[in-house]
Amino acid sequence: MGDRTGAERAAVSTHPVEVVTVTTEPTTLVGAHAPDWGASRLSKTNRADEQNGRETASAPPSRFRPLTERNGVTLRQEVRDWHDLDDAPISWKGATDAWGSYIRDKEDVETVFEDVSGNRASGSKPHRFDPEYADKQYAKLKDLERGISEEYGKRLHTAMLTFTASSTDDDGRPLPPVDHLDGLLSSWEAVRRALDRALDGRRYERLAILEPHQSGYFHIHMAVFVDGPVRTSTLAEPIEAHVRNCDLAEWDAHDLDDDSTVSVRHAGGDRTDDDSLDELAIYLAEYLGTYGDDPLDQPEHVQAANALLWATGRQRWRPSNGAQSYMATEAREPGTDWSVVGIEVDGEFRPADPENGGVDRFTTAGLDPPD
DNA sequence: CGCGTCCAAACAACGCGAGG
DNA sequence: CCTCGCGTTGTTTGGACGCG
Repeated sequence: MGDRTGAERAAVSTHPVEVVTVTTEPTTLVGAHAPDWGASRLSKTNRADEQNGRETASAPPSRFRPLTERNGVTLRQEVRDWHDLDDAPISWKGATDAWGSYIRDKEDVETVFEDVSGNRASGSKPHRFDPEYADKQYAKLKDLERGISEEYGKRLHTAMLTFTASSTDDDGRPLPPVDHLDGLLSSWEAVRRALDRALDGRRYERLAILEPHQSGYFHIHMAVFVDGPVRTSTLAEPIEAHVRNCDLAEWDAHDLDDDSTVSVRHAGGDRTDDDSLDELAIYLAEYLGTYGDDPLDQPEHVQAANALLWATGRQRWRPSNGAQSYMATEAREPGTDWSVVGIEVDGEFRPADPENGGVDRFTTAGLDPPD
C-alpha cells in the first residue's frame, strides 16, 4: 500500500499549483458554485481521466442512463444536470465522475493542510468511502461475529439470504440505477416483517449489506444469526415476501433450492466450525478493503455503485439494533476523568452556515408525468 | 388471520465544524 | 492522532390498522 500511496503523492506533487488552489475553496466546491466546477476542474481530473479513458470504451449502456427518471427523488447537488431546465439528474457515468472528484478533493484538502500549516492540523474525518472507514466496518463485523457466537454458543445458526432485482426493463433496457436501487429496496419493509414473523419467538439478529454486482447495480445480502436451528423453508418466507412486493424481483432469480438464495449453516455444531463465520467475514470483506488504499483504485463497477450511495445518501450497512450493539466499538466510559477541553462555546460560537447541515441536495422534477 | 403499510420515537449514520 | 457539537437524513422497531 505504501507504493500506491507514494505514486499517488508523486502524481499530486506534479501539480502543486492546483493543489494549493483547491484548499482555498473546498466549501465552494459543494456549495453554490457547484455548477461550474465540472468545467473549471478538468485539470484536476487527470487520474480519473486515465481510468475512465480506459473504461469508456467498454462502458456499458447503463452508465449513460440518468440516475433516475422519476420525480421527487432527492439527490446530491453534485449530480444535478445544470444544463437542463428541469431538475433532472446527470448520467450514472457523470455521477461516478462527480463522486471521484469528491473523493479526490478530500484527499487534496487533507494533503495541503499538512504541507502548509506545518503544525499537523491533520485532515478532516474520513468519509465513508475511505479505506479507514472500511477498516472500522470490518472490525465491527468481527466484533459482531465474536459477540454473537459467544452469546448464542453452540446454538448459533447462521443463514445468508440474497435479494436481487432485475436491472433491465421489459425491453431489455438498463434501468436508471437509482430507480433500480429504490425498486430493490421497495420490498424491504415487507421482507423485514416477514423475517420477524417467521422467527417469532426466537432470538435472532441480522446484518444486511448492499453489494454491487459486476454490472454496478446493487443486490442485498442478509446475514441472519439465529439462536437455535432454523429450516431453510422458514427463511424462505422473507424471500417470498421480496418477490411478492418487489416489482423488479423475479422468481427465477430467487430459486429457493439454490444455495445462493438461502443457505443455512450450523455454526456452533462442531469444534472447527469457525469456518462458516469466517466465510461470512471474508465474503463481506471482499467489498471492504481488498482493493487497496485508494477508493479510486477500485474496480469501475464498485466506484459506480459507491457513487449511487453517495448521490442518494443510502447507507450500505443495515444491521438490526441488536447486531449494532455487538458492533459497538468500545463504549466510552463516562467516569473517565480527562482534562475537559470545553470548546469556547457558551452560545457565542456559531457555524458559518447554520442553514445546511451537511449536504446540499435537490429533488428531481419535471421528468415525467406523475401517476 | 396472514400480510403489508403507516406511523412515531429513538437511534445511528453522515458531513460539516471546532479544538488539544 | 484524539476529543467534542450540530443539523439533517436514514433506519430500526413495535404498535396500530386496513384489507382480502
